[in-house]
Amino acid sequence: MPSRSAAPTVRAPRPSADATRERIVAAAVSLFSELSFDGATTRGIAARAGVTQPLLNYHFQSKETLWHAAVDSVFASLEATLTERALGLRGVDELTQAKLLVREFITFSARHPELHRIVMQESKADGPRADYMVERHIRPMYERTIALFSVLAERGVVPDIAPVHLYYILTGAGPTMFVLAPECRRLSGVEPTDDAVIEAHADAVCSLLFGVTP
Amino acid sequence: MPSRSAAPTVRAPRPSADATRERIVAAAVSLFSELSFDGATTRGIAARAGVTQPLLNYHFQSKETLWHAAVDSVFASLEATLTERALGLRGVDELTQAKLLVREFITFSARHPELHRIVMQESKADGPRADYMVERHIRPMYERTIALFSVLAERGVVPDIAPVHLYYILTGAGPTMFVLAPECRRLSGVEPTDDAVIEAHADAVCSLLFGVTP
DNA sequence: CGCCATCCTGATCGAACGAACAGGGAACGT
DNA sequence: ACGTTCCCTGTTCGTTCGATCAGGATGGCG
Repeated sequence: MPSRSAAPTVRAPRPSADATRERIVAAAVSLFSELSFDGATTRGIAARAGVTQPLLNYHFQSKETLWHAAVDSVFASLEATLTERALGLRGVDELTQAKLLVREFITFSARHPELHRIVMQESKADGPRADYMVERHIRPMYERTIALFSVLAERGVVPDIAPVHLYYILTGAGPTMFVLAPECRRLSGVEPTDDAVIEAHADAVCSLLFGVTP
Repeated sequence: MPSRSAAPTVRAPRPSADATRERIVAAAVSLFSELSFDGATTRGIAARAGVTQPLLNYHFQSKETLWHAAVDSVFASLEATLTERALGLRGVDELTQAKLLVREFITFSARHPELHRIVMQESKADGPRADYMVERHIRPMYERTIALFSVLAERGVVPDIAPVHLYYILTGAGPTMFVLAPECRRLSGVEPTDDAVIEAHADAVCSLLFGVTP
C-alpha cells in the first residue's frame, strides 16, 4: 500500500520546453540531412538550435533518440500533407487522384528535401536506424503507393510495369533534383527551389508516368 | 651545383604496393558508399582491406586523399563502360544509341551502386569534396547527357521536356532502386541484384523515356 | 655481399566526439 | 511565502577519431 508522500508529485511540463524541443528537432533535421548521422555532431545541432550541447541529452535520451524524433517529424509532415490532399480528392477518379498525389509528393520533396536526403543515407545499408525508418514510416507509404499503382495498372491508364519498379522510378525521378539541389545549381544554373522549376519537374514526371500533363 | 650524392636515388616502386593500394581503394569505395565520408573510419577501411591503419597514411596523404582515389576509381569504371559502349554504337541512329546507353547506365548502376551512393552523399551540400566530384567527374557526363537529349528532343523522339529535368529523372529513376537495395529487399522481397530485375527496371525506365521497349 | 630505398607495423599523439554530472535560477503547487 | 520540480548551463569523463613517429622486414641495385 503506497503512502501518499512516497509517490513523487508529477508536475505539468512548461510550454517553453516544447518550444526548445522543437527548435532542437528542426536543427537536427537540418544537420542530419546535410551531414548524415555520423557527420552531424550534437554540438553542431545545439549551436544551430541556439542552445547548449548538454540540453540535447536532457530532452532526448541519446543522439539516436534525437534522430528518431527528427525522422518522425519530417515523415509526419509528409504524411499530413498527403492525407490532407487525399481527403480533398475523395470521389475523384483514381487517375486524377494519382496525378495530383504525385504532384503533391514532388512539391513536398522540393520544399522539404531533408526527408529524402535522410532516407537515402539510411536505407542503403541495413541497421537499427534503417529498421526503424522503414518499418515505421516507409512501409505504410509504400503499401499505399503500390495499391494505387496496381489499380491504375489494371485499368490500363499506367504502363504495364510491376509496381515495385514504378515505386522506385517515382521516388527516384521525383525528388532527386531537389535532393541534389546544390549540384543542380552548379551544373545547370537552374534553381530547384523556384516554383516554376518545381512545377516543370512535376509536369515532366507526370507526363512520363501518365502520358499527358494534367 | 648539386653534387651527385646529394640527389636521392629514385628507385622503381614494387608491384606489391600497387596491389595493396588497389585493395585499400576497393575497401574505401565499399565503406565510403555504405557509411558516408564521416561514418567510414580509416581503421574500418584498413580492416576490410586486410592491412593496418597507418598504411593508409603511407599510401595516401590523408583520408580526404583516399576519398579522391576512391571516387576516381568508381567514376573511371563508369566512364570506361559508357565510352566502350558508345564506341560500339558509332553509325547507329541517335535514338537507338540513347536507348542502349541508358540501359548500360542502369545496368552499371545496379552492379556498382557505390557510385550513386557516394554521389548522393556528397552532392546534397556544397563543400570541397562536392567541388572535386562535380567538376572532375559529374559535369563531363552531364554535358554529354544533355547534348544527347537535346538532339533527341529536336527530332521529337523524346518528350518535350527541358534536358535538366530529363537528366535528374534519368539519374533518379535509374539507380535509386539499387542504391536503396536493402530497403527494396525488405519492402518488396525483390532482389535488386537479380539480372531479371535489373533488366525489368531498365525496360521500365526506357519505356517511360522513349515510349517503347527497345 | 652489403647498402638503401621501399613497404609495412606497433605504439602513441592531440583533437573531437557523445554522454554524464553537479549545480543554479525560474516557475509552479501548496 | 516556501519548497519542490522543471529547465538549462559549465565542466568533465572515457572513447574513438585521423595522423604521426620510430623501427622492423623485404627486395632490388651496385
